[in-house]
Amino acid sequence: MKNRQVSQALKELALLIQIEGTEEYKARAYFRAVRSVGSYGEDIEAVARHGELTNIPGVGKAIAEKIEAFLASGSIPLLDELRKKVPVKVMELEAIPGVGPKTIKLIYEKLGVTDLVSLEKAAQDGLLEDLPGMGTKTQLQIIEGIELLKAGLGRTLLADAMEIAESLRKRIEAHPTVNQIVITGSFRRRRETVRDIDILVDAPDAVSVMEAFTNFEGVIEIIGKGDTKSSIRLENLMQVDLRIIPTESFGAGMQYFTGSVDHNVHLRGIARQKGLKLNEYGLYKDETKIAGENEEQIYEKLGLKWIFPELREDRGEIEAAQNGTLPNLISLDDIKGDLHSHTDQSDGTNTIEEMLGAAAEKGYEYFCVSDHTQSLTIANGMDETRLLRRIDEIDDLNAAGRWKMKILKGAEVDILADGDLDIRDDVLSQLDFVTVSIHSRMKDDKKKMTGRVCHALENKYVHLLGHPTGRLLLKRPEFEIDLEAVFETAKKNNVAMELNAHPKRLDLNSGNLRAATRLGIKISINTDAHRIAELDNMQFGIYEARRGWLEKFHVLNTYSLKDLQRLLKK
DNA sequence: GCCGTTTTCGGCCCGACTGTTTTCAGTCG
Repeated sequence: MKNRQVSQALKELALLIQIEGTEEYKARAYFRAVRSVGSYGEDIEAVARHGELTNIPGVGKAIAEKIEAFLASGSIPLLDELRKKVPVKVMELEAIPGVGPKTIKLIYEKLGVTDLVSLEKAAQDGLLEDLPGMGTKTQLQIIEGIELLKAGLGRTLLADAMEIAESLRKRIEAHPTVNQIVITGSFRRRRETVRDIDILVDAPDAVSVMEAFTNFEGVIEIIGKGDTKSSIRLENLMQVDLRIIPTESFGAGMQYFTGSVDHNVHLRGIARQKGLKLNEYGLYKDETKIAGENEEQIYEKLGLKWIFPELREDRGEIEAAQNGTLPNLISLDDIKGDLHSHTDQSDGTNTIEEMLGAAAEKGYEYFCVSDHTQSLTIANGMDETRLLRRIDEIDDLNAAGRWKMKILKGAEVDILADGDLDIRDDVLSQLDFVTVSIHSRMKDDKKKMTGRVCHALENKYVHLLGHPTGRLLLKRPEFEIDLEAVFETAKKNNVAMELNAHPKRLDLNSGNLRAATRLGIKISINTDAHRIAELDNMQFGIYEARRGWLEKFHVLNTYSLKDLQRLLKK
């Protein structure tokens, strides 16, 4: 997917326009497009092919043309022109905390600074402190910002952020005057990765809470400290913001700090139309607060149903809340089984009995054991002989009836270079549930990869495509694949798509989930657990599913065993 | 540059904090 490259190009364009300084609103329009393209999820090339770029919020005719130019040629004429005019590496300078467009413009014009290296030198030589509006502190801040950037300031997996956030929550809750505490921001929207943690606290004694917070163990820097807001940096470089909001404004604070930016901007627009004003303290008519203590009131007074945080990305949820057509989102309780798991038979750590015992404790109605197959030698994949033995073993286990849960005979079968499977059909036909996955040749070009996957989906014993794009968050991008063609083939052959719930995968992503379910394709949310503890990863799959507007009926493993078996019939 | 049930023109979210300033500009979220 080229979404990221497109959004980066638009961002550079936006920054350069902003540095020119004459068309602020144009720059803002570009920034809006940067955010919505960056988080759109669906493959931008597919969207462009259908001439639907202007369906993306904030993308109009002019920006759509620029996206098309970029996709066709890898560049945008206006961007090339601006780069010549202002030969500054704006993207790397803007990434420094505390450095924005005005600073970039100033240091370029006065000192000829064009990139990170020349900025660092200028700062160390003490040239920044003499510039108008700057001083020794700003100069030091920039030097530290560059250090921070080099040290790898970035995003954190939601699962990791959750551990940090829970530990902070406990420590803040221990403070005697705290009434309410909520982790807001992209964390509350359950984005796959987060940049920082935003904590909202209702406490009468704000000062002492702030004091305790900034003195927590593990704080390496106090970025800011005021009456109502403080920011700290933790040892792992993650930033944590704490905001104190009074009880009567707590709902407004939650709404405001949960975001997203675009959701909030849209909401404020609606408030303005109604002659109201919305900020983090409440919804106001003139000087009178008409809502603020809880979130529901805010939405209600704006003529909207309350919106689940996972939907708040300004991707149509506000219109749906106006029309009363918000989805009835799936929840963890709806899950009746897990259809992708591993044991020590291949590369898992626990025995089949251990995995089954842990799954049964979750109250599942069914559970599929699906170890790797022979071509994945590194994972000790099974050949036909071992797989047949495994089938007998599961038949015996089901017959013994140690668990009320039905054990489904499965495998995660490798898709070979030509799209054939590495297990014979006569063996596949004896399995209850067949998942096929790509584990090799992940650098194949789009045509080849799409061909391999589609060929595999045409095998009449296949039920599911595992982790369809192969991405590993913060580590490896999706492989080149035409998901549209894959979805079409899947639809034709009654094959479901996996939402792999591992916090590093979350594959399909929310945008692709929406595209797949629009076509009527079923999704299976699976943990792909390689040990007992990973069975708990189902929650992360549910978060992503909710971000993808999924309802119970979209998801294969919310159906009873009987209905599941009916749905799997070809 | 985008957008629309007050609009196809005239708007465009809003407040906290910092540092460099004697009242505000820049950055951030």
